[in-house]
Amino acid sequence: MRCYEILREKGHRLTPQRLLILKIIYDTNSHISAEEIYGKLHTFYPYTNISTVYRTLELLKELNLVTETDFGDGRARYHNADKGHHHHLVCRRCNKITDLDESVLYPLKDTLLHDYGFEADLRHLAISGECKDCREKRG
Amino acid sequence: MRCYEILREKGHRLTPQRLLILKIIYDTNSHISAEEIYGKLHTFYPYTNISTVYRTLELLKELNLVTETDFGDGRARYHNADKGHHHHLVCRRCNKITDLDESVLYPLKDTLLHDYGFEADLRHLAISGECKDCREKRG
DNA sequence: TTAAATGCAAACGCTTTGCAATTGA
DNA sequence: TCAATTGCAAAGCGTTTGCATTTAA
Repeated sequence: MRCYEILREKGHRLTPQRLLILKIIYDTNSHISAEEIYGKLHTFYPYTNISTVYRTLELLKELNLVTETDFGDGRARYHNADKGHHHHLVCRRCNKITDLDESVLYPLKDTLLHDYGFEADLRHLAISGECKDCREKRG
Repeated sequence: MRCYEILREKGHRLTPQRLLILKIIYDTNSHISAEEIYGKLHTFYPYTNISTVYRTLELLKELNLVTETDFGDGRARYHNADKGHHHHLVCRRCNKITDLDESVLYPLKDTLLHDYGFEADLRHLAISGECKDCREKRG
């Protein structure tokens, strides 16, 4: 939990709002949207505003304390960066999200670097498709 | 150019707006946004509206005449589906988009299917990262 | 003739912003 | 003390929708 020190080291203030937003993100194992964070935050501590949530998330992203993932539904989701990177298989039928280990993407990352000179940032990848259950249901 | 027939076969009408939207997409080699389509369309044929563009794109997607790609900038881009699927490396520094051949992703697709039972739809993938030029510039 | 498609205007959902008031260091 | 941060309200953006009018077939 070095997050408070990281904030201060970079000259930022540790406000109650920021403290609670950090807590909520660190307590959440899955990905959480700005509105969901605001919901939890506001329940516990009403002296707060959704724009503060967005501003805090922006800051935490810059400090690499949270990561942002785009699941393609027009809403960003956030995640504690400490918990390591993982990826997501998003089922287009049932919307189930399956976590995918980073290592599955290493071969692709290598190919892109060697063949294209492209350093891929695969921390926030969401791959759309159809999951096992839905495939089996449909025969 | 079977697109007109495909429209009609499925019981849809070929309106001037749809005709021109199709033409614009088929004339565009890169990806194009709804607003850009509307811009070109409106210049040539002012009797038109952005909501028609969106409704037409929705229809063309259903008919698999265009594909939609999310480049992560909060705006969908469209592309003639006939020109084959390709993927994109989006540089986070210079925003340059490099096309990537489908075959590069076959190994990943196989792994996902065999290990996770997940049928990945990799038609519209955009991978973020840093391109060769930007990496070299920064040493 | 008539269901399908359009134009318009208004709303949508998520996110950002300007500004005055508050507050952490 | 005072710059950083907040709350508020309003705007921004891309996109969608309800409804009366027009139109392709």
